[in-house]
Amino acid sequence: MEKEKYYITTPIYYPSGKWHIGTCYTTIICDALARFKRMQGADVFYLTGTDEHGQKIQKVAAEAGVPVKEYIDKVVFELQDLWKLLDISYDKFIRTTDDYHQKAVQKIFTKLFEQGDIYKSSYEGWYCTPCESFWTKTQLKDGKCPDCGRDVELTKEESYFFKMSKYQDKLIKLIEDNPDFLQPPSRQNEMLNNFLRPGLQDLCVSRTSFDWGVQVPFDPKHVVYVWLDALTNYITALGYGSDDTTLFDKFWPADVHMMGKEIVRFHSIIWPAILMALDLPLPKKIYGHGWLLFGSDKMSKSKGNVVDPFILSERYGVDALRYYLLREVAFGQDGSYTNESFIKRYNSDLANDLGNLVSRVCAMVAQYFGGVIPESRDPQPLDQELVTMCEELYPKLCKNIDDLFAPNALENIWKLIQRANKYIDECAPWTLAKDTANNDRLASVMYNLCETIRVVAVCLQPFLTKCPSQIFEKLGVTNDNLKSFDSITKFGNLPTDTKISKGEPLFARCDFGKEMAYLDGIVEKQMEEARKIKESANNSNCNKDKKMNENAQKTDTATTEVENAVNIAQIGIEEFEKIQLKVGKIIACEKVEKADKLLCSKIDLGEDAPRTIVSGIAKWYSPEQMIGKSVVVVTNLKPVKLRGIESQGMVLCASDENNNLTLISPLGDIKAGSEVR
RNA sequence: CGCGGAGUGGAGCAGUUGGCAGCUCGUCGGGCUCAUAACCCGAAGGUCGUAGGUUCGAGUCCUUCCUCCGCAACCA
Repeated sequence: MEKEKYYITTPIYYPSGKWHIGTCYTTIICDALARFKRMQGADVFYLTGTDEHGQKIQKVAAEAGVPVKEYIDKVVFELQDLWKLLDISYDKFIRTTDDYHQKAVQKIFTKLFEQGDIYKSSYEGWYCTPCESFWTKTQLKDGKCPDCGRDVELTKEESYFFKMSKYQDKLIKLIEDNPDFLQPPSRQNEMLNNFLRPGLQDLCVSRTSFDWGVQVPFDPKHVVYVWLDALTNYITALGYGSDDTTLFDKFWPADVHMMGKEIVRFHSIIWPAILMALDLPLPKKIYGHGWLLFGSDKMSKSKGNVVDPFILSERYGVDALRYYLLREVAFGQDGSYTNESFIKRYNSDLANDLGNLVSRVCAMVAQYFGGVIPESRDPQPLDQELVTMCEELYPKLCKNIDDLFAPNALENIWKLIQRANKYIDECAPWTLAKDTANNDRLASVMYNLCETIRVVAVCLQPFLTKCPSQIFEKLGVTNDNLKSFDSITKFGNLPTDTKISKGEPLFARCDFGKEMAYLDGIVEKQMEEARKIKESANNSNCNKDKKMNENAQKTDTATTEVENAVNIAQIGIEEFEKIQLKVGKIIACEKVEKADKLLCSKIDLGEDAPRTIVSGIAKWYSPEQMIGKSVVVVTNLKPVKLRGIESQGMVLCASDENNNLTLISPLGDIKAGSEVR
């Protein structure tokens, strides 16, 4: 009999910093799906891993003063520890620095080159020497490097290109004709309208500006750029391009590539194009889930509002964290994490509903039957609803999992738990126990409850990893057959005469106020630390760090973000004197068209004519509020064009870590043009 | 008119093919005492963002407008 196969992947994560709860989200979902499919008897291959190449990693390691591999190893081992802690049941962990992967990438590159899908050309761009970066014309800011603001040179770099354009029509057809391919559906239009229909550019797939990557075999000064290196992990992990392709033959194409929405583009456009070029089948489904927000804010290391999975799982247990992520977040869209909802979920669902159900049933079996599960001797019509719910649970879960929607699966399990609690009230075993004549009926009630709890435990196994086995232990279930989905299609497989053990509560209820104070305290502390780091960060290094840190959640395949806070250097008074500051009076102000953030002011600086200055403060000040205010202006800043308007200076403002912003103004009356020193 | 998402009882969300508006938490009232101050029942609370249209019937389909959130542009 041929077993169904199921190949599921997470993205490979980029080891540039600390791991947080967002990283866990995709991985836990995939884990639940993988476990469910395994229990269904499918032959499952669950892949995760890390994307370890690229200039950024090389740079971060250099800044830390550590050899690149050593730096990466540390971060990657941390991640593997995290997966161990969270009981992630991956079948393979691929690292793009693995030997077999690198070799396979070289083979793929060579093959595509030989068949003409990759060609050598030159990449004309503007090169910023200090940043060692190329920029396209549109990326430049006023003709300067968008990272550091310095001058750039028009340079030609030779590069290899992948003929993406060739596949454009096929890709459009793929998404239009296969609504299942890219999920949820909202992502389809996004891809079609933003990228596919406007036209695809050929993709630059090699670099010469750094060397931490897979070497192009026939042209050693090039390294393979991220796309071909990272995306191909999904096939090289199965042995594609190696001598042994057994796994590849068996498992490819993938059943699901799971990922955050920010990298859907790479997976739904570039990856299929590469596969088409390799003449390989395409993955069956690409699912771009939403992000986990902190309240309504993006989680961001620079704000310090990231949630540490180690802390949560240590204090409340792995099951609590897994449960929360799988249940609380509506999968396709952005979801929000709050300490409040975490504790509430824990208390009401895990402690009150499930934990307490198990406790009370165990206690009654102990009290009425000496701790031995009795035989059902007097079934009654009242039992039927509970029995039916037990028997119908598994088919419902199958549907939920096919929809890739874990929250509904857990909801269905909890409906049964709630029904069981209600059943206790309906039957009132404590009343039955008052008269020995009711003993047979009492036995039935207790048996039904125990069996229901077993059904719950069986169904929970893909989602939670600790508590199902604790429940089995309490019920004295040792036979693995009684832990399978097969054993719950029919009610009543739990053996009788087994001794149960009460043991510890599954989930101890916690003090809401106390725990809130604890968790909020941690967030407070993190934010405070983030603030300090930010204060000491080098602001003159323009807004590079800001942009990067804001993407704490974007740690996945084919992204290029990195952390690097640089300490601010001290300067002498002579440096400071190069900056000329003057008091200016705003005499006119209006919004800049087609720009949300910009105000354009005319400022009297005691000069012949007022200056025109553009400032990014429209979110905090209306033009009317600006007029008449005295402000501090940097007057010897080189003019630049912003949205087509030449700005001849800069209005000083103070801003805090939340980007709240306020103008700096002299306390007393002083005439326009007065120098600030 | 740059691209996209969202607006449903106090909060967070479901509502797949149009057919009496639901769930969880919270609030209020009641019940029970096996259990982790847990559990069970009941109640209050919504003109489903706005205005129009299609229809016997619209939260659901079409159009107008408003608000919020991402991305893009933009922060000298």
